[in-house]
Amino acid sequence: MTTTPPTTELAKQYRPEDVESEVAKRWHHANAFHAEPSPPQASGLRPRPYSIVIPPPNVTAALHMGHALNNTLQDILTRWHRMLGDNAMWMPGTDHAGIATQTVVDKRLQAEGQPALKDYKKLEAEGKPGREQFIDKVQAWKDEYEGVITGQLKSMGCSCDWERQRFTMDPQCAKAVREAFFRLFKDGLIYRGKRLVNWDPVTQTALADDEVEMQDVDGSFWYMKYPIIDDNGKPTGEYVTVATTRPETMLGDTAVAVNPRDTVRGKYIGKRVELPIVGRHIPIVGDDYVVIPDPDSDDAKAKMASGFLKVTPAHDPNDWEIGQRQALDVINVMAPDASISKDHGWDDFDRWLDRPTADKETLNALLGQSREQARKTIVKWFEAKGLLEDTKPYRHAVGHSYRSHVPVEPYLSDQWYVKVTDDRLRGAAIDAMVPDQRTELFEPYLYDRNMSRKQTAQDTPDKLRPEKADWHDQLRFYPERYARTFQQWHENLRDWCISRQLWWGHRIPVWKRTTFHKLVNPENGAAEDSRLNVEERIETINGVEVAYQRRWEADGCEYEFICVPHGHPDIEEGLERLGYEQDPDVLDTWFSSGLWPLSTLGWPGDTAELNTWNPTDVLCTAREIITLWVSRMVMFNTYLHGKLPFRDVFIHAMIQDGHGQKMSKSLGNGVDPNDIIHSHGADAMRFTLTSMTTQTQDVRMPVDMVCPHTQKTFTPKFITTGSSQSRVAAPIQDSPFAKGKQMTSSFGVASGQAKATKEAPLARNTSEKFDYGRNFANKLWNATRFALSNIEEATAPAPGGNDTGEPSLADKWITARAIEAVQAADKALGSYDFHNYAQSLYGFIWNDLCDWYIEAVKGTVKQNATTRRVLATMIDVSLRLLHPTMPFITEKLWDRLNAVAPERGVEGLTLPSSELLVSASWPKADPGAIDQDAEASFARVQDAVAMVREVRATNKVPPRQQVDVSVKVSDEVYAKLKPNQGVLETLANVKVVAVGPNVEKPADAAAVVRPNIEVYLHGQLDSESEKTRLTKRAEELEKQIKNLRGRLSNESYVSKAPEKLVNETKQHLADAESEAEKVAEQLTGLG
RNA sequence: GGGCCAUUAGCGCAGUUGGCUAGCGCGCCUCGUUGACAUCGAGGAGGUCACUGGUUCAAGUCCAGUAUGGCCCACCA
Repeated sequence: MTTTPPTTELAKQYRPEDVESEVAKRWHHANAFHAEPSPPQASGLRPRPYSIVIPPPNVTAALHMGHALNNTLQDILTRWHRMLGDNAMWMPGTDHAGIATQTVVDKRLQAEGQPALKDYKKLEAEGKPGREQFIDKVQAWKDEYEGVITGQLKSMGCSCDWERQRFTMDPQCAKAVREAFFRLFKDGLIYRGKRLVNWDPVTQTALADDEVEMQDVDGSFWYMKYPIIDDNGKPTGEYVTVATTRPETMLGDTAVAVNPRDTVRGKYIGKRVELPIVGRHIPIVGDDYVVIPDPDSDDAKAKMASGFLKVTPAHDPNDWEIGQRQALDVINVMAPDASISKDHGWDDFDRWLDRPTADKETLNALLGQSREQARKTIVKWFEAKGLLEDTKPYRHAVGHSYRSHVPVEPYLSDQWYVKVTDDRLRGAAIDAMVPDQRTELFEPYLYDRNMSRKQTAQDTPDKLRPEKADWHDQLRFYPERYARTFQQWHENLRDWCISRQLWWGHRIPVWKRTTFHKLVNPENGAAEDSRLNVEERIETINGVEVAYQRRWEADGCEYEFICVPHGHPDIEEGLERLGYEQDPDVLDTWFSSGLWPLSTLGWPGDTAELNTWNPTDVLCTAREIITLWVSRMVMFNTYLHGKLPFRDVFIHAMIQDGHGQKMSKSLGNGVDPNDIIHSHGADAMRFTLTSMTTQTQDVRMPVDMVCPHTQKTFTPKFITTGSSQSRVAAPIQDSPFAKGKQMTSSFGVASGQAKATKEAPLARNTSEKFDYGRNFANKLWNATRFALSNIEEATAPAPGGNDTGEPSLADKWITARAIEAVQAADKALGSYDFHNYAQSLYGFIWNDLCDWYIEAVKGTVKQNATTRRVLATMIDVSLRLLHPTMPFITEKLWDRLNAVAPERGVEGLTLPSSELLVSASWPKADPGAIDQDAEASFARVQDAVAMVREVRATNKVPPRQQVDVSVKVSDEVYAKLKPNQGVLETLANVKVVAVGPNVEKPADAAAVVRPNIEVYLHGQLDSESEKTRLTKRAEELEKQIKNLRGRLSNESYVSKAPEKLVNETKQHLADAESEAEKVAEQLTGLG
């Protein structure tokens, strides 16, 4: 068997497609990404655990570049810590993403003309298993995309522990959800409440807050007069004027509110008004939510306000809260389709019809009218009666359904809530923050929105700012500005509505029974205050503890709720036989993802995984998710497990397209990482993304397309789409290269506007941004190829050669640079400074190693064993340092390096051998081994080389033509330069014919000068270019000298600036003056 | 409405606690292919650091404000 030389085995250019799958296979066979929990504490040699849980991508669609960035960074950290010897584990998985996935699947079914959600709902209503059938469809979608996502992550080289992959709805996560719900329910932290939800009247479903799109609309402010009445209900002739953008809701008004601090209008508090059209008598109440009018204010509301606020608790979230504070009636005047109706809670419809302003005819006409019609009817009525004081145009934001695009109607319904405002949850989250990132409350108030009153900070003195002895187990944000976002979110938190009227999700584990059990006040027929009739207790059924809640609601019904813990189907069946039904709703997606660091590690079991890897070390995510997800994980993990879910939160930039728009699945402007891997390779993509990761909050990535017919790249045609005027690639593009041929853009496919066909195939995306990483990968590839071939072709030392067994200046210099590169990488990675990690390695490898060291040793390395060892060591260090960000190419080259140069390592760099790079140890560098003299001396050589090159370039000396030079140097510099004459000769392609302090300049020589050195290039005198060059230099020096002298003549500078700095300035001045002198000399010599 | 970010060369971006002549990549100009790499090498041009004030011996950097662009959050008087 013959061994093939690696130089022929390695292609001249790096071809990722030849390497990536092969390397991935080797990792797989070595099971390199798998970790086992660390053994119990007893062993002193227990490796430090390190863990990251992936922010589980939604199974709605394939990953885009934002995910590629997110996961590249996590992989860098995981691979780095694995190499550091930590017991590193990266937990992969996906999120079921309730409404998003359900909606996507429904859309797809509709588009394909298959039975969709609506049809399955119909089946369900007929008592047939529609729900199950629909969930099967979603499940199939999930399986497909989970596979796509997993494939994408693997193509990127993500070193996740794939054996542990989880899904937020798999049995293990389901168990955690049941347990968490049960514990929170039992502890009174989950309750059922009537609240306003975002109601979509067209699709007739509740929407999550993030499914509501805010759109600015041109509306009006209507100023409507309500008559004041006296104690006998007689109009006093006075009026109050309420201002509203939604006149139609006045039918449900149950109060008018005034700010008690309002000196002008406060006196009306306690009086009553008669609601026009309806005739209802309603109170004027005091509430400091009301804005006091101020025509001079910059605040639009203060400018427009009348000081009287109509309060409609059933149709406005603010009014609902005022209603809660003031114990007002709640009157819902709309049907689920948002038409006016008296059948959904408008119980007093007939009661006030004998009042003077009541208008039965209009009222009856209003019934059945849409919101919009009713608005017109009512405005017209007020106008006709002279009760419309004014109308002003007003532009404001209105929530619209992202599905039907109609305005969302706040609608009263029963929902489950987590009492996150409780100190056990919110308080714990704020407590978890590391004190130096926590700010004092800017306002002396903590606005507790659920309690609906302002509490002074003194009411809750110690809960917000406890003294903690141990700061190490606290939450720290990188960059730290996001700590503020986190804190402010919690300070303004409202209870979290966790029930969703969906089918795709974790079913709420509560069985309920409703009994008609009217508790009414016999005096006025009103329901008893339900808040007085709540009962909570633990009951035992068949030896199992279940949580029981019973409450009487205003509708006169008794509600019983029983929450059953996980694993007792017998009890569930028993309850169903007793007439209990499981709540049909499912949990908000974030409920299960909030448990992610727990559920994936086996909680609620007491598992070794949990004990080893929770808390995880860092959560790596984009800032949009701080509130939705980070907060909930902190609250759940601390409450349920007594620990933080993670210690660090690293927030990285969001990737925007070339137009500054966020890459998102819904907009369809995302770029598939596989496209970039196809055009540039996984490592190039990863390295570029790494170097793009600065502290900034957005990065732009202009996207090009690859013509599928010609494989050529071009900038696509863009179109404007949607209400937000987004710029996206046109769904169908003409090929600019192949006449008459067309292609489909990824936007076309993602948005459903086009379909890839044989005639118009899907075009991949690419971006020239990634050329950066591709070129760098190629550079590394070739540097290694060169090093290996030289090592392989080693020859015996030349007689009288330079292999003294001692490292040369260049060897010592590159070793120093390598040690510094290790230090820089450690520092950067330790502070999540990915840009500098990439940048310093790029500089070390390209500039130091390739441009200088390899060029310097090129001619001698084959005969010099010492240099060969240094060179092999440099490749070794480079591959190790680069491996976290460029795992494929480094692993491939590592294999060749091991084969060709198994002996590596120099003083100051500890590099234990390893078969696979993925499990090799991170380089250990001893800064004490840095030879600073060597660094300084080599810098002089570099300077001299640069000088010669400059003259050669300006005089147009061909690179191949060797030039004789003589060098005039001081004794001091001479001593250092002399042994390295060869390096100078190699790098500048010159022959040094004379060197020393007394060298004379030949008449035909061009001269370059520095303070301590002059180089004469024989036969290169071109008076013209020489004059130009020297004159330019003289001008530069003059400017510099003037600047430095000015600084030194400034007395306060000399006296106040640090002495070191002043001395440096003096040295610079001396150098500049000396050089200027020499330059002047040369110019004089030229005549 | 609240919060945050950006503004540095034609383009995309660095610039750490204030301190030498403000850097990097792409692009541009000149030169260069007989063995690491043209996905390359050598050299070069190109910036009054958005604007206005302030603090300081010293400001791209700190403070205040202005302008422009962008992001996140927010309950529709």
